[in-house]
Amino acid sequence: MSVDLVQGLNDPQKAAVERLEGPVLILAGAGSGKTRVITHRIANLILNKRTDSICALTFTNKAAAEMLERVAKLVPSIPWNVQIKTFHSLCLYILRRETSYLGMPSGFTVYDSVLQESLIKQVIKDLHEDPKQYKPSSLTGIFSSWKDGLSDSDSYIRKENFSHRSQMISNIYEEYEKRKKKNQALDFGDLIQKTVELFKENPGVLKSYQDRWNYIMVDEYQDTNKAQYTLVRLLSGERGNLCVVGDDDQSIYSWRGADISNILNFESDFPNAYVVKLEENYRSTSRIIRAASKVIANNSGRKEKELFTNNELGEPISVSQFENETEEAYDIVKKIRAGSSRGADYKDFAIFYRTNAQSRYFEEGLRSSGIPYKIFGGFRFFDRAEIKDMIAYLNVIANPMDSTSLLRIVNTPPRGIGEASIEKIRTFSLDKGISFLEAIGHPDLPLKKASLGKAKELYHLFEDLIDRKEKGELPSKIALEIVERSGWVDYMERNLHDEEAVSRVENVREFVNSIEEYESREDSPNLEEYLNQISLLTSEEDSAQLTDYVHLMTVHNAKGLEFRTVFITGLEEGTFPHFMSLEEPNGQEEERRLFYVALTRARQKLYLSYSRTSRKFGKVEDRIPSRFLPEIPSECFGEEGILAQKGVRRPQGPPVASSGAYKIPETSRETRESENSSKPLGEEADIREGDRVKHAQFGLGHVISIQGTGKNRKVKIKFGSLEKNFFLAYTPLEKL
DNA sequence: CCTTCTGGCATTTTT
DNA sequence: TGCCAGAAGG
Repeated sequence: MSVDLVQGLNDPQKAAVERLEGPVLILAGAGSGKTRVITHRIANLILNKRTDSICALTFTNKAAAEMLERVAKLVPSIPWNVQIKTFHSLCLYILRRETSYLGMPSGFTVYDSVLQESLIKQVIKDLHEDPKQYKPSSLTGIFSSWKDGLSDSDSYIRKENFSHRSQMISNIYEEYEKRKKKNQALDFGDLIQKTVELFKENPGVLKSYQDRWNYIMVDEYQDTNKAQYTLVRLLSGERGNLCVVGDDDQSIYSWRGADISNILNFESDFPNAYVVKLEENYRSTSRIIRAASKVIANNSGRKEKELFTNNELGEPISVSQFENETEEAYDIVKKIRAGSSRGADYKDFAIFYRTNAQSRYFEEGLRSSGIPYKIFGGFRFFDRAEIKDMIAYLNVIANPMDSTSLLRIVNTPPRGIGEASIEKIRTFSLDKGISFLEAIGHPDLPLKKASLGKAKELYHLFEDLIDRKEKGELPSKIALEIVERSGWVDYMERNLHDEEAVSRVENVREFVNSIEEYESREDSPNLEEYLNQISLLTSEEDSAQLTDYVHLMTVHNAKGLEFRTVFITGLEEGTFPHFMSLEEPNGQEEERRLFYVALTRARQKLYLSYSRTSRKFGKVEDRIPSRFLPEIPSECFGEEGILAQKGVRRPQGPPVASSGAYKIPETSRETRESENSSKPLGEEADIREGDRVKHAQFGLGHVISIQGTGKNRKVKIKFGSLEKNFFLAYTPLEKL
């Protein structure tokens, strides 16, 4: 055993890195050096076991990329057969090689949720069902959950007692599957499910993959669903060299089919499993670790373990109550500004919230103070409509049977094939049993002259592009051809001659660049391969890490990350824990795990906050503090925190407003006082353009202009994107 | 084909 | 309240 690989590791970490044979369960607490252990273990297999028979599976491209990068630093070179992939990309890789089983060419298309939904929408229409009763968006969810759970629609009907509705949902499912197959497409759920099916039905094929990868590793095992679990079991087979890494306390995706019992039952699944617990945290102060440990201890049915750290005690955790979200945001902005003036980088700060809708307040606060920020998990490059359009064009060229993609762009940009014509073409293609593309080229297509001509024109465009592709023209050339000949640029320039159009054109150019980049990095670039790659690559690789931004994200998005200073906001009953989660069977425990994840992201300083009231669907509602707050032991808080802690003791009690029983922590008292003390500045006030002011309702803003004299003297103030006029004589304002 | 209006809806979202 | 999809109207 080379000394290098275990140097600097603690005992359990070493044990995990050195135990190479048989089933291994690594219970890796938050911040316990999990990635380090996985990568060193892989390196150990390569260098000392001298094997390249390794397959490591992750959930995200980001995790896979990071793992690959870190293994690459430990070994001279990564052998070809060592695969570090996401579940989906592994399955895609396998299915592309097993086309005879699938009954599809290897160039099949992978449908993202948008195309999936579009196809479901068509099916509902064609079955003459009401899309309001059967919402395509919820059906995509149902269908995915069937696939994730490896259950077919039959068992669903049985479970639902053959109600008319479930019968119909099942019909829609059958038809969806049929059409998808005709389109030569698979959805995300299929990738895993079909691979499992392939393995189950073809022992010989399974054996070949088992022999190819003798050592299987799985990251974030607590997030595996039934399909993934089955896949992993099949792959590891009799050999049983399966090493799974995870933390049951960080299982926060049950609503996406993740089954926490996969990790809880590992030892009974594999009676000879070797279990390692990584309990030493290297990330956070001991106050933070104590808080997190105490909170999570309230969950039942956990794997027994307790996080500890040798780090210093650290600063007290701060808890603050505010009147509303705007105040909460304002206070956070104030703290970030103070931190920044003491030399902290903006990227050291992260603001977490439970739901996306909450981000608004923090955005506004940060924007009005000119603090750079970035929202993570929002829109991604490949989600943009214009990019999806381009991909749809390419999908059709790579796979002419893909009618769903063609449908998306048949009139994008508008080319005179209106809704009525589209319906005619669709019906025609269904009747004749041909693809949408064949239909628009068909001599008998029943369309009016004008639209018929347009349809033919489009058909010839595709004919030509498919021909070019077959002659081996580079994907980027084909993409450029689409941009020029589809009339897309003309359309952009003609219609939206504003910055919106400019940015769209830029995005498309960027897209073409990304294809060229792909071409320069591959030996034999081809369109199908490129499309397959991007079909699974949705997350924006965070080049932003290097940039100095305050990070805004949901707690779900925060998993796996760490920040020096973390703000956990909106800690109110109904928001965190979220009321909808509490209706789920083990909802409260999952929300608690989510809170645990949030707590353990912080390295040095943790700010917890909640509001006395909050706005929900436009109405202001009284709120009570989260039930999770009193679960944090009081010694984790400083002076102010202990006050808050007292106040928070009885979370099930009446709302703060009516009882008055809760003491208000120091910070928020300040805020309230300053708010109460803001009086009208008066008509003679010394105020001028550019001054920063604060308004009780609208928060921070700056003066854009001043008009009038005497009692009519008015100021125009800009709060974020909002502009308001106020009479100086009457409006309470505070000059900052 | 584009704009405007209306009603329903409103966690979390690794691929 | 604020967004989005689908309908209606120009």
